Amino acid sequence: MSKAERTRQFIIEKTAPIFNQKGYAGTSISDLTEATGLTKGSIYGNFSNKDEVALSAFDHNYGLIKATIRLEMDKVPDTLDKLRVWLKVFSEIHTNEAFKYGCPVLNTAIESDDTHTELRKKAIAAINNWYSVISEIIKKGQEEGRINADVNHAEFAGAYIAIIEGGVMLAKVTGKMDGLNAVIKQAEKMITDIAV
Amino acid sequence: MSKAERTRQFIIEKTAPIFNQKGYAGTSISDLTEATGLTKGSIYGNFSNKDEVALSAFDHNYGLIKATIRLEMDKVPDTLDKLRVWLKVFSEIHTNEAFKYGCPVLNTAIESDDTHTELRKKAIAAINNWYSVISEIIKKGQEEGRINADVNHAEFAGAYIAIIEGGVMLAKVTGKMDGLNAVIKQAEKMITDIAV
DNA sequence: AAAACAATATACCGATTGGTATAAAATATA
DNA sequence: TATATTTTATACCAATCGGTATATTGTTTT
Repeated sequence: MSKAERTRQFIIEKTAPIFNQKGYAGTSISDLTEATGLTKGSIYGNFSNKDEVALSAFDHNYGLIKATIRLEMDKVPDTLDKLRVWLKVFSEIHTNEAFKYGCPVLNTAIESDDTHTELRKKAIAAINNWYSVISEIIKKGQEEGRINADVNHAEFAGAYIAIIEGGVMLAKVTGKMDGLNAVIKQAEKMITDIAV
Repeated sequence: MSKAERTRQFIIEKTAPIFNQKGYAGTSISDLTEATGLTKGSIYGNFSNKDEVALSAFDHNYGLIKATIRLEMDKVPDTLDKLRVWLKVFSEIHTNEAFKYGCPVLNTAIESDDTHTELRKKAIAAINNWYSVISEIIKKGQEEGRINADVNHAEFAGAYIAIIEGGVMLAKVTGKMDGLNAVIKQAEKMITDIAV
């Protein structure tokens, strides 16, 4: 790892939380220099522009969550329990550092949908990946005879993702866990409802 | 209505969609002068600062949706159908002008939760109001014997609001209706599940 | 250690930011 | 219609915006 590669990584790690907190439009270059202790020259020596930092920051924020999900997913062998991993991880929203300023997928989706094509693409890709992971679990569950054969993967995934992200919004904006707890309860019911 | 009052209303109507599209941080004063055809002097003659325009714009955007919900709500006498009103209104997200740039409650909640106290308060108030409207419908349904007596109002409301707003996010960011349609189907099931 | 190279800091660029003072214009009152 | 008052346009403010050219520093390689 060269000096530049290390500095680039350092910048991403220090600024990624800021982009998640303030959003793309709300984050300035001076925010980045303050957070890193570096100067503009250093930032622009490692990134061509603000966009490139923001896109890298999203990848970093999303990567943190994806890694957390993967880790928990490998811990539970049961197919239905694998669906519950998201509920466990997102229920720790107020203590998990990766969610300190909310879910980066949700935040980026909301800000970028009518403004920033590249960020929007990354948000869509993250959601599509989420869809396919859920779909694969459902398929496996159906093969195992644990999940009803008539369950539509994509439909379940859409509703499941929606209710979780909606719960994150409620938890973040209110600062209370009531809404997200209700969401988790309902999502649990969604799982038992599709179980054989 | 004085000239100033008319101009103030004109500014709000013309700029409210922009705040919903670009967000608070992403909207500049020059965006406001361009959208209205007025000058800075006129904007600042009717509002003390950008914050005041933004807060008024939110009230306007939220008011449009609340009025739409109320209108549809009065059309259906049946208690369970009243719960379905949100599904009907939000399913028209890609044609209804009030949702052109997404749900203002969701957009404002996501942007403001870690940045703008006043906007955040307004988003919370809107959500609390939504909670209480749902709660009242559930209570009435329970009195009528149409809804199970053991249903927790707040829990249902939380899950219901979450899944709808999550569906809006999916619809807006992907530009497709698949996710929101899955949400509507699941939300319909939530209603039939609590019905006696 | 010297030379070659890569990385960072400084200083600057024009444009735009939110906001204000004041003068001109339009409206409301008499 | 004349006057008082409100409303809008012009011109300006310092500060900050994203970005760049260049000089200086730090790191490798020979």
